[in-house]
Amino acid sequence: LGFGYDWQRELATCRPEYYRWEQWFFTQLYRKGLVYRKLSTVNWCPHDQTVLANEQVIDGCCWRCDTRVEQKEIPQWFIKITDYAEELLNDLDQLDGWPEQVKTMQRNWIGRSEGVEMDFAVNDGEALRVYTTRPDTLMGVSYLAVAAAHPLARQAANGNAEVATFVEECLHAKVAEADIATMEKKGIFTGLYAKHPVSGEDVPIWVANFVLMHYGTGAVMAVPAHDQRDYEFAQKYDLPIKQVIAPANDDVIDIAKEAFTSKGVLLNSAPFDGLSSQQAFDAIASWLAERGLGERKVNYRLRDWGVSRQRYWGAPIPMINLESGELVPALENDLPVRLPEDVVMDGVTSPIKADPEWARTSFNGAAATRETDTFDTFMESSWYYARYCSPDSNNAMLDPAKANYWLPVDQYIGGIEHAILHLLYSRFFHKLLRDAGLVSSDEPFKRLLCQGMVLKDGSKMSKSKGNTVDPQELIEQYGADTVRLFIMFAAPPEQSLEWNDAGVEGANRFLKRLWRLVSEHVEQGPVATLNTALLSDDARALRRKTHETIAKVSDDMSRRLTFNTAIAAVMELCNDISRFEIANQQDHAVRHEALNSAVLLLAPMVPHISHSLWLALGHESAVVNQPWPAVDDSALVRDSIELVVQVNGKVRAKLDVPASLDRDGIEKHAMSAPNVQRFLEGVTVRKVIVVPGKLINIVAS
RNA sequence: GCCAGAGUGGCGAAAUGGUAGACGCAGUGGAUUCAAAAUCCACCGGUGGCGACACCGUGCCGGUUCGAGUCCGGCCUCUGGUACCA
Repeated sequence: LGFGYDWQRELATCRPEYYRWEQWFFTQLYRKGLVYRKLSTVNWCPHDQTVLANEQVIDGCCWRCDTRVEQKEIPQWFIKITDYAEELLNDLDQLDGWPEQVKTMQRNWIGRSEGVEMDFAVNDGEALRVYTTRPDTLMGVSYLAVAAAHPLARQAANGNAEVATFVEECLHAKVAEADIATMEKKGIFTGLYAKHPVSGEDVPIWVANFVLMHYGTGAVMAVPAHDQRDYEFAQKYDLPIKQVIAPANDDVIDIAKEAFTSKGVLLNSAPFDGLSSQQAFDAIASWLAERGLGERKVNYRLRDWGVSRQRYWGAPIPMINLESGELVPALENDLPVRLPEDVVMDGVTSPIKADPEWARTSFNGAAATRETDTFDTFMESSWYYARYCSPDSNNAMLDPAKANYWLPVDQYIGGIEHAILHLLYSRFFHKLLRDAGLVSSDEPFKRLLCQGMVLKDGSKMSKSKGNTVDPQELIEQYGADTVRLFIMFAAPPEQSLEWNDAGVEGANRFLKRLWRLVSEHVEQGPVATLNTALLSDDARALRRKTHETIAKVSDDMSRRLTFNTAIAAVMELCNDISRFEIANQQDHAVRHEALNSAVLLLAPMVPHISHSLWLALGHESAVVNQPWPAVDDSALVRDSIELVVQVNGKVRAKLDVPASLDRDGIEKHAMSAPNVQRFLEGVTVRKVIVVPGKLINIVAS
């Protein structure tokens, strides 16, 4: 296809020379306190005795053996991305070259919220801490709900078989967010009560399957009157619904029908009655803080990055278990911890887990075992762009001088499916690299283009689906330039595209036509010097088209990145060139300029044919070394324009008028057109809108 | 469910609040040719009309505006993401 890669910078993230630095960096993060281990839930196939990815769970069953998938808690490694949540959120504002939609998705994913954390005293004097973004609704609490994994739920399960069954059921619910969000909302009363911090009333404590242990404190206060989910739960289990917020305006609401979730004015909330939601937020937060019962809290939806995978294909996590039970990072001279390649695959269990010999090692002379989990492959894709700057560096992860010479990346291109995970992990990793002194920038990618996906038979074209198309056949049949032109002409890059080679003939036809135009032109001999004072009207029109095309293509290629419209513009120019008749030397010179421009503008898209045509047009040096063509503003001037005349917004005439015509002249001209007069008969003109150089709209009734 | 997009001729698409369908594919008619390929010319959203032209038309319903494919509100459908596909 004629791509120009610098193969000297080639790297593969599966090679030890690459992943050793990732392992090294992980040990540095561990020493900085940015890495920790905790229990976390995975999908578990009891038949295959293996962990499954979310994608490998089909309708709740193992994709391999169709066994019902269970959930299992295992210890896993995490990196504290939440320590960087605020910065990851704020720095989005400096990414001017990123699509707004991607920044919005990242903001929502990080999910910063301001609220209050507060304690409800439980019977035995302990405190149950909840997080809420609506402390103004505190007096409307009718129950508390805790996650199944919450200590209080486990405590309640101890003495109550029914609760125990429910908790057990919840702990074995699916792990994917889409499943959790769509499942039936269920709960059970624990038999425990908490004391309302203001009223002192007893509030029942429930276990609910929709409360997430990893968000906030794993416990929420439920206010059915002002939260739709709490409302539905309360109706289902016949819990009280107490209105404490009224609309601030005259809106009439009906709490018997649905929750009122907007902010408003407090009622039934002594001593806070009459305050606005915002005032009540402050007053209640202060009231709780003064009594040591709670405080304001910023919370994030973002969770720490779990990097453990129980798979073979990955970089081994460089941690070591000592016999004492202590976990320590591998020492630098122990790196890389290599993934063995002479292994027997049984297709289910990771060979480094199956072979106890692999894990056996020593630490400071004492016997020890290695971690057999490997890294999430997002780790590798989070910093490869930086490694390109010094791919052969053997004594450091990055050569900071080289890294800072190139970084940040000027233009990053990737599929929209990476809008959140890959792009957020890379941004996070870059900040970690910065804080380790390896790079000096805050962000890895200045400009971002999210290409749409190429679809085949209605679904994403991908290696794993096996529905990819090899362009080689088309290249052999038509040549690389035709294939390049066809692909770029099909749609703008941000749009998804159903692959179909029906239009490839057209791209080939256009290039052949361009070849013919240049050949016929060159056959007519030497070109005179262009003298713009001597041009005919037709020649001036072609010259204007040439420079309009240069302006349009320049903008399309550099700012809009819409290569399809850039190509269409050059096609239009070529259509004009072939219609243009040569009557004299100056016509010939104008056509020469037009063809030169067309070839220069197309060169980035069809480099091979452009190279040949450029030489054929009589130039000494290669087109690849030519500067981009410049617009001659004087060529853009028009003597006359086409004026669109509307009556009440409908086009009634198109008139050729002198470009210099003033507003009065335009109005007169427009009014006098026969078809316009027809529509003005019997009505009065109320208003006339003139868009200079373009359009006039006569408003009449 | 939630977050972010998309929906325009037979098809890929264009229109950066101002002429809806540029450019191309497919198709139809014609020229050229012994014939074909290639090439060139014309037509090519729907309805009515000989025509000039008129009316309708950008997923659906409403709104803002002199003017809406474009902006706003509410829906429908599809796509991506939803933390172990990457």
